Amino acid sequence: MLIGELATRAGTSTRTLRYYEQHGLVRAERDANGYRQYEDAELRVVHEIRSLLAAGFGLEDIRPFVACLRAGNESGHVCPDSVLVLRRKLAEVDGFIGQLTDLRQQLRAQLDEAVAHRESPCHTQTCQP
Amino acid sequence: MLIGELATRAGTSTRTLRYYEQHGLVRAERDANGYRQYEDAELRVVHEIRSLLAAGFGLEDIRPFVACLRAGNESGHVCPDSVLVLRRKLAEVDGFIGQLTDLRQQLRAQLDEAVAHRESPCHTQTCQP
DNA sequence: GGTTGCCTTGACGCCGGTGTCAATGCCTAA
DNA sequence: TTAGGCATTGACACCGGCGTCAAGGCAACC
Repeated sequence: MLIGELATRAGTSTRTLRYYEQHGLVRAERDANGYRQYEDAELRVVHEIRSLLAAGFGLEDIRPFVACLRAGNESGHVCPDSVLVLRRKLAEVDGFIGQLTDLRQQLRAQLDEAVAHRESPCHTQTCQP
Repeated sequence: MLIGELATRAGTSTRTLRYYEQHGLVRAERDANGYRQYEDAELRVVHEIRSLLAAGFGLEDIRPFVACLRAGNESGHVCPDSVLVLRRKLAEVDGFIGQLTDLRQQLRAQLDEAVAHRESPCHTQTCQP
């Protein structure tokens, strides 16, 4: 399978596949031409990469999942290194959700404040009741 | 007040202040030197910018808040344009929290799956009970 | 042999806020 | 006069996952 076909089948671009290869995530043999020749199994790998990227992982984080797949597992998530990454990401996401929740509170408070201010009869001068 | 002093007082860098000016957020007169000369009120503006940036707003979003401050309001949040931005940001944050919550679910599920897989007695072969 | 289409490597662009370096000018104190 | 500290503008670097263009080689069909 040449790079164009893999790109089409994986729903991505040749540029992207070369980028993954450059970062050691996807493997290719070379024809006498110099053309990349892909095993069918690489399609699975590319799909794994795409879904993990879509989930917010970075390429570095994805490395162990690919290794896990190559080791013959039916899923890339079951290996110890993958689980470590999953745990770490879960913690990150939790932290992020916490931050955003706090931020949400602040935004609500500021909005309410602004609305209250607008309804106040003395918003053009200092209020001294 | 010269740029160095304002930077120190605002807890940021001269580079940053010039960047804000370049984007029309901070104002400065010029000495005969060419040196920037800042009003005291700009300190307030810079603080507003910094806190909004820290909250995740972009410079474009911050513009109306600064305008609101310059219009003489005691807070940058009370003007209609600012409120629009606040509402939009609140919606964005809500959406983001939703996405992250979904992602969290997926991560948990995958972790649980991986753990279950590890505890399974047949993780090196196909299970056919 | 010419056209079309796929392949190759290399390199710049983007986004956004800032660090950092360069080359140069102004001000002040010793 | 000179040193050193602050000012100026301009421009590159970063991060990360690509898009996109350039310049060229290879394959296959007319």
